[in-house]
Amino acid sequence: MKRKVTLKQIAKELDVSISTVSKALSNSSEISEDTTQKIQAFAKLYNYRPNNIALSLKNRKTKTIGILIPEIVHHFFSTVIRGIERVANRRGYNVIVGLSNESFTKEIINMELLANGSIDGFILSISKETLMKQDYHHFNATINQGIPIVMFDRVVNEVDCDKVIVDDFKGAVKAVEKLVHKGCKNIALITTMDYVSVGRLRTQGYLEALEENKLAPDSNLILKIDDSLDVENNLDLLETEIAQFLKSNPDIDGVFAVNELYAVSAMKVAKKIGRQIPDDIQVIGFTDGVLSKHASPSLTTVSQHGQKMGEQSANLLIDRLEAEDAQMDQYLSSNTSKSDYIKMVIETEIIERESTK
Amino acid sequence: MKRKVTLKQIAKELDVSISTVSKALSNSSEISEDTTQKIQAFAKLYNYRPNNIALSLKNRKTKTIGILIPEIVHHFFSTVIRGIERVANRRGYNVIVGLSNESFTKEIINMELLANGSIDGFILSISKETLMKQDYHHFNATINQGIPIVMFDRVVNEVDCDKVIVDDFKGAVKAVEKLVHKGCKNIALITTMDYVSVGRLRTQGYLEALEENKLAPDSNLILKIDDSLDVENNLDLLETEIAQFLKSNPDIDGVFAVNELYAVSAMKVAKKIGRQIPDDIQVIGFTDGVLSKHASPSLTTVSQHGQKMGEQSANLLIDRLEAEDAQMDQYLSSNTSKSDYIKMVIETEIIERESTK
DNA sequence: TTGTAAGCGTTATCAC
DNA sequence: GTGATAACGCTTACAA
Repeated sequence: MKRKVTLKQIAKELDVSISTVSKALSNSSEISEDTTQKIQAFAKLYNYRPNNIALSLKNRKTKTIGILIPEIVHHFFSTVIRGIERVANRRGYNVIVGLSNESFTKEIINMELLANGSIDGFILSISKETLMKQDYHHFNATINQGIPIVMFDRVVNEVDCDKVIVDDFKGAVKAVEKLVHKGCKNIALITTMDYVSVGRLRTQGYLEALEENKLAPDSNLILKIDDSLDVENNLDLLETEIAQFLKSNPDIDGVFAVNELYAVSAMKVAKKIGRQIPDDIQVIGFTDGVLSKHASPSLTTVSQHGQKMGEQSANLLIDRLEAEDAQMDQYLSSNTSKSDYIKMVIETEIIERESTK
Repeated sequence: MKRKVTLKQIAKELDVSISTVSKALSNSSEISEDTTQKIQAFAKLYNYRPNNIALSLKNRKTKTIGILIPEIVHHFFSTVIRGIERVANRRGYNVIVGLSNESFTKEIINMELLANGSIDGFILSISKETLMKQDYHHFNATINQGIPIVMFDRVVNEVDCDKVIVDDFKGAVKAVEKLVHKGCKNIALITTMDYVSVGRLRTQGYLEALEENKLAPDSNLILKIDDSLDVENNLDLLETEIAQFLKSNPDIDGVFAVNELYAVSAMKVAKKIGRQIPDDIQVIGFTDGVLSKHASPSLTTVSQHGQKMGEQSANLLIDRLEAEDAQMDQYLSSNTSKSDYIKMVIETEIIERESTK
């Protein structure tokens, strides 16, 4: 077992100083052709690679991005990670992943852990519990420490930072309008509780679209799922709720659901109680994941472009990190151009499949 | 913007030495009650947290695990990550994720990058390209550097390390036997090309089960999907292949597929060409993911227990890391008990749903 | 052209 | 009880 070789060892072996080795390896013109060659050959032979940790300590930057998400077993979030990882890698960064598991406490713990030198910046999506508590001090504290944050999807006005979101409102409007144009008269909404901002926005979009099309909103046609009871993992419960909802509203001919699970479940339940899709009921979901593609009938959805969100988030963060560097160099961190944060909106688009006519 | 406070700053502020601060914060009995109190109060006030990077450098261990997987947008892999993250966190470790994207080169690059001090050990699943090339030098090199590896799911005999696998062979046998007992006479297999070990093992299990039940294997009933052409992302292609397969074998009354995508696609295609599930054809898939649960009819599967695999892998790795520490302490790394590597087999189980009678 | 030394933030050893 | 010093691995300004 041969441990990793260090500059020190090379220096000793070749009987030169550590700094000579360091310089030679970075092709410094200070060092003679001869010694440079000798050192580089030796380094290559022993497969020398600088130690990242030492570099991080020295440079006071780690070249790694902390991703903090509520849940990884979720098509949307893993798509985002993939996007982040792609541009991060391309731009010379690594990613370290923390999961909040939708818990406020775990979000904080993870954040503090990573903020203590492990990462240069965060890309995150807020946990449900945090949204419910509306306690965002940890984000602001982190930013105050000089660690930039980019929030995506589940964002919040109370924190001043770059944000990448999908136009939930407009996406919902588009979806409902699509249903209207396809002839639906009684369009139901299946959504989450209001504290999830994306759920709230999509609900608003739904209402807006109804109004614009002169359809009266009917609170009976809105089903709010309380998933604080982990209903997402309890299919029976979810399906029972939806079944009840559909049965007590037999005139529903269109369903807009704020995520694909609700949409797919609605289709399943509808079929079970004898309603044909898309003939009797047309369905559109939000978020384009595996389920939508493979459901039968396959589901028409508002695509959320997770990967794109990830890519944009990463670019935003890295741009900011590297801008900081540049500033440092120029003015020793003079306070030029602070807090002009960017809110980037990713356009949604409707992917038509078999669940609409 | 207040930067993170360091020992040095506290020392200066309180007019004591750095080492006094360090000791006081770790409740050393060397330091007087008084100063300890004063220092701890100050540290708390300024929210002092030791810098992880500095600790890593000093301790020559990072307390982080590198995860290297082929793809993150995959229910199975994200389940594994969740499992790893859970025990890692509980045991005081972080995880850093690298994606090989099924590419040999990216696997190597990622590995070298992380191996240079960023992580204490790896948990990984081999990329398809690597399996095809059968070039495993980078794994062995890493292990030789003293960085332990735990492989899961896609493992290989050529590398000596801890492994966590599912009993693919037995799982497949169970699945096919289930079909036999449910009355199937002509059981088809939809599998991958042979270089993917799990595909190969599941295929062997299929053959074994047929033989044990005195059913003659028929090469016409085996469909090998070549997904090197990214067929997984090209649904049409996949479905066309399966459709052709089912049509030219009208006597098929059972299908065993080595993953859930193939299984769900088979169901979809079967329904399209007018065959009822499970009445005409019964289907069982391998890997229990979202698709299986939400497909209609929902899919009977051989569960792969991704989360459990992740948990076991993490425990195995951390156990080894901490055993190393203990050894170091005792004998300064004497060569006691080398290479007694563990191969842990996770039992599969069949989850019966609607696609079987 | 090469080497010395300081510093990144810690902890541990040893001296006072 | 407190502090100086070295070390982890590296870079870089400054000496030689």
